[in-house]
Amino acid sequence: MTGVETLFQHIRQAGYKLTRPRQVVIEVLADGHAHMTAADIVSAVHQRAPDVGRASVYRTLDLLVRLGLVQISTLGSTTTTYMLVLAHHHHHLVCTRCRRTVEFDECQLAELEQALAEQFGFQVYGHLVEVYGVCQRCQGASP
Amino acid sequence: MTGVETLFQHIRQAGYKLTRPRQVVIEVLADGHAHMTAADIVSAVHQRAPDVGRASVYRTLDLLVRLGLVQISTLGSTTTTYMLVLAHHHHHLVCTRCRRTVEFDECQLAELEQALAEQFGFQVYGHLVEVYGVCQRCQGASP
DNA sequence: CCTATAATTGAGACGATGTCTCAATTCCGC
DNA sequence: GCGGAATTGAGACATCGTCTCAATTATAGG
Ligand SMILES: [Mn+2]
Ligand SMILES: [Mn+2]
Ligand SMILES: [Zn+2]
Ligand SMILES: [Zn+2]
Repeated sequence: MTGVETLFQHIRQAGYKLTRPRQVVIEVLADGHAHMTAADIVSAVHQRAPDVGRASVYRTLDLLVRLGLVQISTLGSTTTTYMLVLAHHHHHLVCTRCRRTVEFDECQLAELEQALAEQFGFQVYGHLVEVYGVCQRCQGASP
Repeated sequence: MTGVETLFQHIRQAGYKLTRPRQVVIEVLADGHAHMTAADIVSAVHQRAPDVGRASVYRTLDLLVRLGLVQISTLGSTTTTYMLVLAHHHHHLVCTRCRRTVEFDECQLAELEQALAEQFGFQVYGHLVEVYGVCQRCQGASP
């Protein structure tokens, strides 16, 4: 029912153990808001399971990214945030001045994904789109 | 002639001094390969101008990003790399297993940019597209 | 259910990366 | 050239992510 179970299955089917740290990280990602930093995730994990080590959170995030279940997004800055791929699919318009972001749903990349998959023999399972610019409020202000 | 001069002009027109560190960072970005990490850039800068401080390189990169002249790209991992926006425009197909990447030129985001600019009042000047999957070589191997 | 075993973990040292402070310097308009 | 605000370099500092290794745990097979 909850997508969390689906993720658990992915982990096992890929041949990895479904350990407590992995479960908790996935639950945190599913319950929490999108765009959590690693530190956010570590502290949320720590609330549910104080015994889970910091390193395991990082290891789990790496694993989830390699399995294509989690995506990294920077929103134009150097701060990396994590988001479940199965979450509501959307993209971002980012102001590089003030970091304000706008979400939008338009997405015509399905055909592109298909074409790339065929052309390069990849099994494609996701993509990231970020559009950069200066928001209205920042256009007047000194740069 | 070289796009470097154009960037110098942008800096000044935005009201910033065209200092030695800023010049060298821009030159390094223009001459070097794409996808340089901050460390790459620092060391390249240091070869041309050993007197330029590390902090100034970071400060300049931040400035260039805020001005929309440089883009950050992570290629699906947590390592941030920098690339000039005016460089050859292209996107990436990334294998999240082995990090191998394929570049491609297809890009139909012009209309989207236009629509977003109108809808949200942004002045849009660039975008990032990354497609994720598993490359042919990694599809057989254990996950 | 129990056991064997390989995978995984937690702790914290470590390394890498990025930020901050502040006196000294530099660019640039005048 | 001069003045003065913007910028810099140095390195201490903070943050962030990785590594090592003995101890633990999930899972397959009996
Ligand atoms: Mn979002
Ligand atoms: Mn490239
Ligand atoms: Zn803004
Ligand atoms: Zn691969």
